[in-house]
Amino acid sequence: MKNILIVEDEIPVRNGLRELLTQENFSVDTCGTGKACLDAVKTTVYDLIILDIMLSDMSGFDVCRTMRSRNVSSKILMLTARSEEIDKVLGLELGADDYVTKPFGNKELIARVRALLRRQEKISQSLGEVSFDGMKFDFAKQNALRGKEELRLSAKEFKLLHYFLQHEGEVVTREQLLNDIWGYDSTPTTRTVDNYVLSLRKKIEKNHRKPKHLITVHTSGYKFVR
Amino acid sequence: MKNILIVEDEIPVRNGLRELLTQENFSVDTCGTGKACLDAVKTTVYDLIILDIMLSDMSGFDVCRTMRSRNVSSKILMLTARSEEIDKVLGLELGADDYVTKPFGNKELIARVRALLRRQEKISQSLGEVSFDGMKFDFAKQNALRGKEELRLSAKEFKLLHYFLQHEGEVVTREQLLNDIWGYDSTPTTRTVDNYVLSLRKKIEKNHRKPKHLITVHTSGYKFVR
DNA sequence: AGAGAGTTGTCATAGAATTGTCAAATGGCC
DNA sequence: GGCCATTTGACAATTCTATGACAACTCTCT
Repeated sequence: MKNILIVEDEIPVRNGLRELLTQENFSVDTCGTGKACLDAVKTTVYDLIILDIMLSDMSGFDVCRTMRSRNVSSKILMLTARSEEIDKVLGLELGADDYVTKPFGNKELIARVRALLRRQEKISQSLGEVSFDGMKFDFAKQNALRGKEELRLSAKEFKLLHYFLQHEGEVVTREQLLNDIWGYDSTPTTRTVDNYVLSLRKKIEKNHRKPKHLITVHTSGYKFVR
Repeated sequence: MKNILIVEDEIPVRNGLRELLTQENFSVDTCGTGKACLDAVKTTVYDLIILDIMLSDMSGFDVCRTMRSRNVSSKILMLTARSEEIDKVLGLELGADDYVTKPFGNKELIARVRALLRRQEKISQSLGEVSFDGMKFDFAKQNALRGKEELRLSAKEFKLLHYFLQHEGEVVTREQLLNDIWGYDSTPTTRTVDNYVLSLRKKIEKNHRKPKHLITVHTSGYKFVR
């Protein structure tokens, strides 16, 4: 499910947006000040941030610029009170991805939100990124994040996870894994696979004794589900 | 000078745009049909294409999609007659970079054109000066500062750091480094790279035994993060 | 439901591979 | 020669990988 942060200091607008987006099945957080927003992005990775330009404590422009300078890569959609053209553009200049002028129609807002999220998806797909359950894996760059924290996976763990992701939902046998990841001429014992599955679980599962993603299929092998 | 192509079948609008953009010192070509546009991009590389959605022979959407599928990488700005919200978004979906709804103000159009071209520029521009973690590196002048003190880096150390910066966040293999920095015909041992990384670490890391920037990725190579 | 066989989970540990580090060798250049 | 950047190799330190022993779990059959 996509994660959205709404930054807006007018309570009615904020609640309206929350309701609207929740109905559309997004996971929504809200806050009312620029400072709160900057704090929020420290601990959570949002797919999209809806940012009002007029905030009580600081301008949305500054919030946007600050986030970008801190390498926050979430998509940013600016909300502007209808104003001069220049304002709009400034928003895009400093790293925002799109804007909507108030008052806006719900349909337009939703359409833009979806468009941004879809673009996001496309970009990360083409780069070989995968995310699920609050984690993000980049196989090209070989790095992995749970929220903001780095997950350290070894080369083989990356390979294993990659293999599972390519065979999402399928049951994968130990033989398959040995052949495709370890290579045909290697002779690791059966236990090896299990051990790697174990260590992967310890890293990507919240409770590795009750795996939600790396499921064992008795007498057959393992199966990965998001 | 930046090169712009205007694709618009209404003559008055086309001429208006041409005049406006020429005044702003852009080099402007125009055409009136989708087909003409697709031909034009075969022979000329434009920095930006301004594309009307309503054309007499084919829809601007299709023109846009076709160009993207042929890997035309020019920025594309769509012009839409004020219509349903959905239309706007569709434009971005198929590879356009921005859009303006008619009737538009000249100031807004110019601002958006400049914004797009500047974004373009940023992407292709290489790094001259970089600073992070209280240090500043000037690769053109080949000098480096930590605060007020000079950091003395050798030529190869500069090259190495530069390479890492250009590949920020990615894992870089030793082979890559040997090829790209030492050159294909050189035969330095693997240890060479490690030694250079070591000496770079001693200069740019606060504690070179616990590197924060030049991270080793076991079995793969190194990775630079700010 | 319970026993037994087979399968999987888990841990500790040894061995292999990779990387960090130092100090000395090389070679150009003023 | 003296200086410096560069390269090399030896060795230590670290990390990854594989393995086996045993516990825990599933399944089947009675």
